[in-house]
Amino acid sequence: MLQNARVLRPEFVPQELQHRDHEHTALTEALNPLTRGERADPVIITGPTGVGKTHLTKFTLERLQETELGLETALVNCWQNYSGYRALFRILENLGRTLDVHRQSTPQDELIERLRDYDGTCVIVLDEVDQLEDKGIIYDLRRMPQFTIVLITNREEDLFGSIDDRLQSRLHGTRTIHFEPYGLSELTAILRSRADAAFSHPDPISTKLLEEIADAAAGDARVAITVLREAAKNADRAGREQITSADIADAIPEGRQAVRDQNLEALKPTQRTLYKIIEEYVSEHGKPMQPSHLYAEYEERADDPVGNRQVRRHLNKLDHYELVTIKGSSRDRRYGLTSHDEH
DNA sequence: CTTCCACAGGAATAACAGGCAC
DNA sequence: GTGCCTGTTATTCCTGTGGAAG
Repeated sequence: MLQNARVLRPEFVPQELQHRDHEHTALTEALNPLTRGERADPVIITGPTGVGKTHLTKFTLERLQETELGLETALVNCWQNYSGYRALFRILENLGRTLDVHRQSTPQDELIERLRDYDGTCVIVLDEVDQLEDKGIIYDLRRMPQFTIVLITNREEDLFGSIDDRLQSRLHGTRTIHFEPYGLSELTAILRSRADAAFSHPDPISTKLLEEIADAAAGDARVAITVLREAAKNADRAGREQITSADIADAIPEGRQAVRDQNLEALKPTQRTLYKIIEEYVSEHGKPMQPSHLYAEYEERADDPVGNRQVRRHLNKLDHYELVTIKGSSRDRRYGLTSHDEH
């Protein structure tokens, strides 16, 4: 049944982006000075997960590069590259200006120097920029005229809440492009075209069933496509040529889980252990966890446990990733799970 | 009200890993 | 190889906070 499974994978970027014409136009317009060889003002892109922020940015830049031959781009995911150093390193890597060899032993200042010496024209995209620890590098990049900056974040407050005033004033008044979640019919249409590309004929899924998926995904295309993929696998395993409503019902939790697992993959072992402990505790007791219990449980489970100061640092990190919630500032501290609203 | 103490998080510092020069 | 950079992770020591018990 699956003829082209590639198009259902999360990293797949379709040739045409649907239902984002307005945003595409806005971004293209904002970047328009580049077609005159000038640097464009920074752009901030906001909106919840799975609404096509990253895809649209990639797509728009690729189109732009078709006409602007000298234009280079560097897209950095700050989730994976959260230190200023790593982000800068990735940018240089994208530009092919990687230090003579791979990695380290070069101070951050020198990475900045190398970027300053760069003499082309480049659009730097900082994806998930709220995860970037050292926001100061945005300021440094902003001062280099070769670079046009695009910042992608879920909520603008998350970004402005953690940057200092001089950067804030530098970014103030920049254009913001906001993405709304997909509507039911939009998401259904997206699923339709992905399904058409992915499956062999005869078509194994009706549009009505796609609508069920779209409804369950609540505007998040990544969840929707993952659910579709899992449902197809379910049907395939059962040796059927048609996807049924039951396949979809089974695939909804699986799909959500798969999306969440993708996030957990990026965690360090200590962080994953801590997350699992909290997850188990909360699902068993239905209430957030007390620090002493958490520390004790962690020390029991980890084969080489880390000190509790460091545990606290990791917990803050998990909070920053919005996987864990922290309440209370002292003895009232409790660690809970971020509710991924079940809709 | 005061005292206690579990807990947070800042600062300094060390241990480690990779790259580079010798 | 040895030493010397670097960023990163962890430890140690410390002060401050706020709920709870006396």
